[in-house]
Amino acid sequence: MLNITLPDGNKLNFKQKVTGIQIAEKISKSLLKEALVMSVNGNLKDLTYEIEKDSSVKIFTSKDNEGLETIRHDTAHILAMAVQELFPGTQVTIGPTIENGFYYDFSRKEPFTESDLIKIEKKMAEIVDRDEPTTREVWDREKAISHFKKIGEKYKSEIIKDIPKGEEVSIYFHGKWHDLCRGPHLTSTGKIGKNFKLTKVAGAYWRGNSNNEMLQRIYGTSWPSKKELDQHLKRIEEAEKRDHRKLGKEMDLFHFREESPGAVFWHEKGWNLFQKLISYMRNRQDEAGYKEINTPEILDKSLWEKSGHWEKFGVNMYTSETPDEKVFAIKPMNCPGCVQVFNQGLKSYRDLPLKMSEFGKVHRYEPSGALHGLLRVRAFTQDDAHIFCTEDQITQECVSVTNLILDIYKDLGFENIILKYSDRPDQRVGEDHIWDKAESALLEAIRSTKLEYSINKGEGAFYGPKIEYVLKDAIGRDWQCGTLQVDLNLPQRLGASYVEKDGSKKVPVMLHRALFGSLERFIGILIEHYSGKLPFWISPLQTIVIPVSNDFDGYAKEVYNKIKKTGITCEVDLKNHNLNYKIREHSLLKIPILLICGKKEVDSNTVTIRRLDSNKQENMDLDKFLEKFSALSKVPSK
RNA sequence: GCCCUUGUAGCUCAGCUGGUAGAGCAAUUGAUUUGUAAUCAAUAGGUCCGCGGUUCGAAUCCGUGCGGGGGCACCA
Repeated sequence: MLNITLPDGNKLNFKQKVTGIQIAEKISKSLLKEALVMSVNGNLKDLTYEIEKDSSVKIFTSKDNEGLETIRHDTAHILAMAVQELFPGTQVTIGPTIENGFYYDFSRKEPFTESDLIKIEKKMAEIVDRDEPTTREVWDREKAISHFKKIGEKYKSEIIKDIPKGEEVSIYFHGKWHDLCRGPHLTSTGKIGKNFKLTKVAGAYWRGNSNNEMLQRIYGTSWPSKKELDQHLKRIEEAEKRDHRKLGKEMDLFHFREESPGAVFWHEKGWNLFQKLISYMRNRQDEAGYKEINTPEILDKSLWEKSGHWEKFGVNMYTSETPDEKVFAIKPMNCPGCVQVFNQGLKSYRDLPLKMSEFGKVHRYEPSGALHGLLRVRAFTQDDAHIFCTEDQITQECVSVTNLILDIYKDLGFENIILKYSDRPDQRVGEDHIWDKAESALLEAIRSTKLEYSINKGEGAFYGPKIEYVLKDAIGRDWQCGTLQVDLNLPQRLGASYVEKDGSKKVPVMLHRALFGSLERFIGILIEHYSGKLPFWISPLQTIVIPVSNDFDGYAKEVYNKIKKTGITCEVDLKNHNLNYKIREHSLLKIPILLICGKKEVDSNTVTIRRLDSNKQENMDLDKFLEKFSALSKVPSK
């Protein structure tokens, strides 16, 4: 007798060993049809796995994550199968599932092209139609290694060597084709269905190491139904529509050009947005007791040597040589400059905590392949600040930085924040009792928020632990923006000190913090979060006055002039186009408020408001509009 | 940096196997005077990314450089 316990607590009895298929069959016909894989005492197994002892079993369908992942994993196998049928001599390596899909890495001299993908997809469909049964065999390790070597699959034999000693070496067969794999898999190639699509080819290093050979990676996605596949493709399309590079061009915010890859040419409107963010931040930091400073962009190499940047990050630094052959470095970070401001003049414990903020433009020579619109650039402006404090003040300062960050994110429409905490790495500077203090200060700051947080053990900087503030955007993507780091190293290196109560000199603790991180990057995120439809107060061009016809140009100009005086950004559109045309044009450019002026408005000294994405019309006295909207256009402050 | 891919008018793109460029939108001009998402017409607009090569002839083929895109690696 064999007892199988189901997730609902019910037990099934079998006379002898039993497979998942038999269990599913006994539960219901429909489950038999939908069953994909199962777990036996918590371990995922093929449905054909024979259970010999009393066990608890759960059967998964495509509605379960386990089922969906198995579909994707099988699709990856079938991809590899199709590739080897079409392109003999191609070596297979690994093919895991990833978010929304899978990939498979191949080694082959000739590159795969986009048209190959279509061929491969067809072949995959063929394999699905062949509905070849999947079987699993356990091989002797040495046999497996020599087998894969013999058939020219050197990567597979390498993988086997790395399988931990106690583990089985399992080989999966789909018909005649076979692959080393941990499994589990579906019972036959027909089970995956045809709701898959190969999406792209890309290079990828063997084992993720840039010293290794570069393989060819084929990405794909696979779903239980056509509907879900289509929905997924639709989501990708929607995400492309909010791409800040596309919107930035359309909305005339900025552009990039060859002369300075990775550096932004800000246009009038983009710069207006940039300045609004800065002015907002100035208000908030002023209220929070920060003093704004500014330090040179170019500093003598010797400072960077002293700070340690030259040694550690020199490869990413731009340098500049003067006609008299002095070497200066263009700052990749603001901290050394800020410490020098601290160092100027004598500081007392009474001056602490001293919070110095700086909108500092930094340059980092990022690898060319890393550049990506505003999100990864070589020249950017940090909303940086350095807080010099005593050890006892760390906690209080960390809490207040965290509160400020969360508050600012909220003002900008991000309510969903995750925190990441990284503590001491093995290689570090500073005494352990200060690390203790720094770490508990950061943890206390985190706990005070009651937000979700993750701990990255040993991931802190060599000079101190850190918090990273990650926000989720409108379509659920994570963006790491703010950061708070305790620095137990730099003040000492650069000789910072303050006079203690007892007259002795002491090295202050320094906190580095950035709220948005990079203004450029944050603007990119903002654009994507809002699909370009920025909130009124931050929108670079807030209103456009549109006369219904040329007859009302005079009134429209009058309205425009009055609006301009309030500080609302405004244009008047006197072009020879009809009203519909102008509404369409400015709506596409995401102008939040259009003001229509015709006979009715002239007669009553009003304007008609048309808000973006709404065709409701709201008529308002001009004076009332000016009062109401100039208040709304002010940057928020506490 | 590495792999693949790509670079044509202000923008979006067409231009098959080599015969010195084309559309829509935008711009300009004119007509129209419009009440809530594209009025009509005419005109003008191009070192086909740079450099080199093959060829009688190159936007097209080859090499190389630079830039963009998708990944990988990187991200203090």
